[in-house]
Amino acid sequence: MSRPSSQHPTELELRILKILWEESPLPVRDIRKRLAEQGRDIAHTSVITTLNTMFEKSQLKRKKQGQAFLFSPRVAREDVSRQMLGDLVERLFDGSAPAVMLSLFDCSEVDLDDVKELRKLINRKAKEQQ
Amino acid sequence: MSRPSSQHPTELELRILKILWEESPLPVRDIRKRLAEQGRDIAHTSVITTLNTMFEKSQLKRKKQGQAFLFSPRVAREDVSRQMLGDLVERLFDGSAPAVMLSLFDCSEVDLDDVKELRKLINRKAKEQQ
DNA sequence: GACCGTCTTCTATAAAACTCGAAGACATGG
DNA sequence: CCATGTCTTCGAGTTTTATAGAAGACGGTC
Repeated sequence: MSRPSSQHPTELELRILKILWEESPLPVRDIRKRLAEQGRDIAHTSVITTLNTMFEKSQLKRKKQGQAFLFSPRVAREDVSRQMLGDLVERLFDGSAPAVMLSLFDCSEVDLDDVKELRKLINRKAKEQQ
Repeated sequence: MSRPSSQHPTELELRILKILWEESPLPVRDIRKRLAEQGRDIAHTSVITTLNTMFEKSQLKRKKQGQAFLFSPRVAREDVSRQMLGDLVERLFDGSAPAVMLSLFDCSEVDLDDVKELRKLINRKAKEQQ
């Protein structure tokens, strides 16, 4: 047998999705430009190839305008986030939210505003559970 | 250019690491058995091949016992967690801890004990920041 | 009509991840 | 001493991801 295909977007696919979540629809040329601005300067045709596979995977929509295609996301940012995080939480933290939180404090900058915000979110969640 | 190698352990590598984080050192046979119990029933030699590449990547240690090898993790669970979560947070949530928390509530079961625990962690963090 | 720029599709290469069988080493029991 | 079982190393095949050049279509311009 072979390698099982991942259901999550790859690193490059995610970059493209993030670009399109910010603004869409966009033509290939613009997407390429934004990738280049991020330091990912690849050939025009490489971008097309990737966009087409993403289209085939139903991650993107496209419509023709003149001779060119315009691309938009077909998947919502929240859905992808939930899925990717959920998978990581399951696979790495065995589903434990507190374990995630601990690691989160450790790996990312959490400033005072963030702490306040987090407390608010937890209190809201606590109320929901009553 | 070609495909860049990923920093993080792959899906299969992570499974193996988790097995060895729970108990190590273990011989190939036992690792294979645990993988099979998880539904990943692959050939003995496939397990060996993977273990060897992990050894070469310095993810694992090994020592010979008789003719067989015994494998142990060389990387700590906390380090891998921090790195993988950190990367996801950066790439998907633009470094925002609250955004992660929101998605976390959405994607994983968070029960009452978890909420209490989370509140405790937040309060501790808040004190640290004073 | 010939030329040029832009867009696509198609084909191809290379590395990583995943998988496994053939073959060889080594011990043990008969 | 040889058969059997267990362990390894080595080579090899497949899929996915990433990358890009060649070739063709199309529209405008001189």
